[in-house]
Amino acid sequence: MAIQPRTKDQREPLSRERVLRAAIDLADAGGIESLSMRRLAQELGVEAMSLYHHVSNKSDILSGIADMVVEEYELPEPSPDWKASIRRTAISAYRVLLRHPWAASLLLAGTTPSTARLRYMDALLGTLRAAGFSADMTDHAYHALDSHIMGFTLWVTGMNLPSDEEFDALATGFLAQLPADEMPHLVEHVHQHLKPRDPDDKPEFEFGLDLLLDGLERLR
Amino acid sequence: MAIQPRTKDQREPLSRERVLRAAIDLADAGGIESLSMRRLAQELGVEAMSLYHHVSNKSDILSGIADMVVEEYELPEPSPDWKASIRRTAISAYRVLLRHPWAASLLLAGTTPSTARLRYMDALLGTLRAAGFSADMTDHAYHALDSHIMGFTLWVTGMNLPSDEEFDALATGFLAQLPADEMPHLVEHVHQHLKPRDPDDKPEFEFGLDLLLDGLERLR
DNA sequence: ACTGTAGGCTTACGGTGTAAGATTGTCAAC
DNA sequence: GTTGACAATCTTACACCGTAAGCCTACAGT
Repeated sequence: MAIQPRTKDQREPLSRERVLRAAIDLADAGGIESLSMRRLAQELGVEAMSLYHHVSNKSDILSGIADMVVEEYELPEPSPDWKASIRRTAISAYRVLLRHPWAASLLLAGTTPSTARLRYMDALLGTLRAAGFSADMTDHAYHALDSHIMGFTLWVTGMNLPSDEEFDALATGFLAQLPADEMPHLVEHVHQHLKPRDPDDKPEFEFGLDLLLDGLERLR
Repeated sequence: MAIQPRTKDQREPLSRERVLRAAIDLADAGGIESLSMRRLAQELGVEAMSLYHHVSNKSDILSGIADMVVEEYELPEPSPDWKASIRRTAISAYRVLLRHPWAASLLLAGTTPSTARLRYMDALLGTLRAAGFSADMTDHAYHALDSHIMGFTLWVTGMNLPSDEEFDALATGFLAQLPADEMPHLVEHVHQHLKPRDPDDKPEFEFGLDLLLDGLERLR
C-alpha cells in the first residue's frame, strides 16, 4: 500500500493533540457513535493501530476530549457578586456543552474526573464558600447547580434538535399522533414549544438556574 | 447442539415480555454494556437471532426496557397540595432510576418517548396547571424539575458508587492524590462526603428539589 | 557506521448487531 | 392420517468494532 516511501516532512506527524482534535471534529460532525478508531485513523490518513502510539486506548480518547471541552468553560472570577459570577459560569458551561452535544453524557460516564474538571469544581465551590455559605450548604448548592446544568443539557441534546424548521415539522407531526384527549396538558406543552419565542424572554435554561440561585440566596 | 428434540412444554416459549424482562435483569446485574443480543439470548437458553421474532432490533429492546422503568414511577394524584404531590413523584422517579442505573441515560438518549413517559409528562404538567401555574410557567417548571431529577440521578449513578466502605476507600485514595493546596475547596467537598451523614438530614436529592419547589411556589 | 528506538503498518482474534435462508414444531383443513 | 401452512427457532455469513502482537523502516545518538 505504501507506494512511495514517505519521509517525515511529507505529512504532519501524529500527536496526542492532533488525535484528540480530530476526535472532537469527528464527534461534532457525526455524533459520538461515529467516533471509531478506524474512522478516526482514516480521518488522519493513518491506520488505526498507529493511534495507539499517542493514546493508550479509546477510553483515553474519550476522557481526553471530554477534558478539552471542560477547558472551554469560563471559570468564575473572584467577585463580590457571587450570583452573577456563578450565573455566568453556568451559562458558559451550558453553551459549551451544546456546542459539543456528545460531551455531557461523557462527563457523566463515571470516569475519574480530569484536572480541568477538578479545577472547575474547585472554582465553583470556592465561589460559594466565599459568598458565605457553610460547608454543608456549599456542598448541596454545588450538586443542585451541576445537576441542573447537566440535566438540562442532556434534555436538550437528547432530542437531537435539528434546525428550527425541522423542529417545528417534527413537533407538529408528533402532535398529530398524540391522543389529544388523553393527554391534554402534554398537547399544550408542545404548543408552548411551537410558539415563537419572544427574544426578550429569559432562555429556558436560565429559568431553572435562577430558581436555584434565588433559593440559595435566601438560604445563605 | 439440540440433542433432544425440544417440545413446546419443555421450555417456556419466548415472548416480547420475557425478552424485555431478561434484558432488564441482565442490565441490572452487569450494567447496560453487558446487554448484548447474544448474551441475552444465552440467558434465555436460545440463539441470538431468535430474539428478532419478538423484538424488532436492539434499540427496540432498549426503548422497551426504558419504558418498563418509567412504568414504575409513582404518578402524582390529584391533590390540593401540589407541592407534596410533585415532591412524591419526583422522589419516586429518582428512586426508580437508582434501582436501574442504566435507565436515566437511556431515557435521555433521544428516542421518541414511550407512552408511559408521555403519561408521566402529562400527569406532571397537569398537576402544575391545576396548581394555578400559567402555561408558560408550567412549561418552565416542568423542565427545571425534570432536569434536576435526571441530572442528579446521572450524577449519582455516573460515579458508579459501590458499597459505602468502598466509597470511603475510593474517596480517601482520591483525596490523597489531590493537590490539596491547589484546590482546597474540592478537598473540603470530598471530606464533606466522607462525613457520616446524620440520618435526620434531608437527602441531597431533596435539597435541590425543594429549592426548585419553593422557588416555584413563590412565583405561582 | 552501528544500533536503538519511535512511529508507522499488517495481521489476527474475539466481540458486536443483524440480513438471509434452512430447519423444525405445531396445528388446521381435508 | 396426511398434507400444507405458518410461526418460531437455528445456522451461516457479513461488516463493523477495539486492540494484542509483531514487523518494518527512517531517523537520532553514539
